[in-house]
Amino acid sequence: MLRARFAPSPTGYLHIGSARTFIFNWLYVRRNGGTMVLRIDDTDVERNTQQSLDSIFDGLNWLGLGWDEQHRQSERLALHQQMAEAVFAKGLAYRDFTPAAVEGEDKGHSGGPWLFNAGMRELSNDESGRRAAAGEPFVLRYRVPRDARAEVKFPDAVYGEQSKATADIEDFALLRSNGMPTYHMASCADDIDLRISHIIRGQDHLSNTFKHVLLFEALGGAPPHFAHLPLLTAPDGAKLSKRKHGPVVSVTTYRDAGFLPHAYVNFLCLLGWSPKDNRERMSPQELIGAFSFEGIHRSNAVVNFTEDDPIDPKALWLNSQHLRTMPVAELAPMARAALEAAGLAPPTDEAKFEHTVDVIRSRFATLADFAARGRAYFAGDYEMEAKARANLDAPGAVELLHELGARLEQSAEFSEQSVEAELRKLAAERGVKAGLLINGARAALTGQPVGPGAFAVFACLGRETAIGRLKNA
RNA sequence: GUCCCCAUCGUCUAGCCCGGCCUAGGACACCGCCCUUUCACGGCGAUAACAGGGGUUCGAAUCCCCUUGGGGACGCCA
Repeated sequence: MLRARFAPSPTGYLHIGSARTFIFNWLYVRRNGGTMVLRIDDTDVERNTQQSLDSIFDGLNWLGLGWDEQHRQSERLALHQQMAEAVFAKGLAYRDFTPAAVEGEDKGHSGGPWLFNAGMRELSNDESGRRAAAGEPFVLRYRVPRDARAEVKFPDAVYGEQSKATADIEDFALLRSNGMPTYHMASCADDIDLRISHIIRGQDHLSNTFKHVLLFEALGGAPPHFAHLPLLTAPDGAKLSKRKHGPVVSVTTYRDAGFLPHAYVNFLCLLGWSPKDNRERMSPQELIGAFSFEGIHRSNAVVNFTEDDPIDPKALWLNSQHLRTMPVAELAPMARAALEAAGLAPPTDEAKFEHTVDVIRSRFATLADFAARGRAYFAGDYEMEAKARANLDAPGAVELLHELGARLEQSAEFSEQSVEAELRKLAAERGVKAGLLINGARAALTGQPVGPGAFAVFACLGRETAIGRLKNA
């Protein structure tokens, strides 16, 4: 039974790399028929915040992919402690009574790597027990075998066979001096208990995995399958971090910029993974169909943002591709929500609204564009851009537009075709180019020098509004 | 410092495992042209990369080694 998990810790907003890890887990599970487990890794009570938890759910819900099971580590502490005890009982862990390091102070191992605190590993059972009984605080550490040339190995679905000498693995902590499990302990205990079969996570955990393999074996189980993902980095090459790079790494940045969730998912998938057939715009279904570990890269991928623009240009392009090709019926509700959020009142007539959305979406890149560049289609007030004004200032333009308005008012019909016929007829009569009227009409109707075909604009706005705006030109 | 991982256009990538079809393909961005009532879409085109050095081989982007560069881990954070 395939079971994968996504295990964020609520210490900040959901960041783009975490979102991608979630997506790859989800894709693998959906592709191969398994269970997607969401596990909140909240064993660090000091740093967890409700706000962060909310923002992670916000982000995850916005992606719209869903999951099958949900757990919280803080509700499973007894299990973690019990498993830590089991490791201790087997003699594979020991108590370390060294006081916790003070902030900003190193462990006194300048130069070489820290492996364990001298003396503590060799403490006799008697002394260890006595000091513990006396109430002296200690951290429980895994006793990594120090025998010469022992190796820990595991296969990684992305990076291949991995191995590391135990001599290079430090005695990592299982329980803190306050009795709380560490990440390593809680994570492995839960992976076993929740019967996780595949661990798909960032490459920053690759070297932790050796410790985890040791723990899985100590706990008596075969380790799950591992697949590590290349990291997402900033243009300067450094791992994306909330602290260093700020909100640009939050998925909410993209949501708030008006991205379509599926387009964002699509973009993230293309960072460090490829379907290998040159496809770029892909729906979630297509992604599921194409996903495999073989398509995952081993090198890190740069998210191409700058201080001026937090959005990767390719993400924007992908979003525009989705925006103009997705079914209008799916897009319309999102556009409506975006408009309402901006304080506009889109038409209640769904068919009319969908038609307008369909007409204007081909020039837009994000949902935010509907309320900004599309304002004239949904609001009475809109700005007259300088270049649009120039079109109106063309000799004779305004007078012709007024005349066109008057004629349209007389006409029984009002459609793209009838408006076009009327406009061209007027232009021919007066011996002017139709473009003068066409561009003028667009300017009068939308305040913009650019946009959809002018006749389509007439139809979108409707008879009354369109004629009114011509007369006011 | 120790250990682990990585290395193709500015960015995302195909090709690498199983050497020849690679005068290295696609996409974004940028520039030019076409289409066009505008803009966008679309089409066409231009610029742009195998980190360096050694091997192995008739032949290396592809295999091996070294160097360099980058990243990650080394916490009573996750």
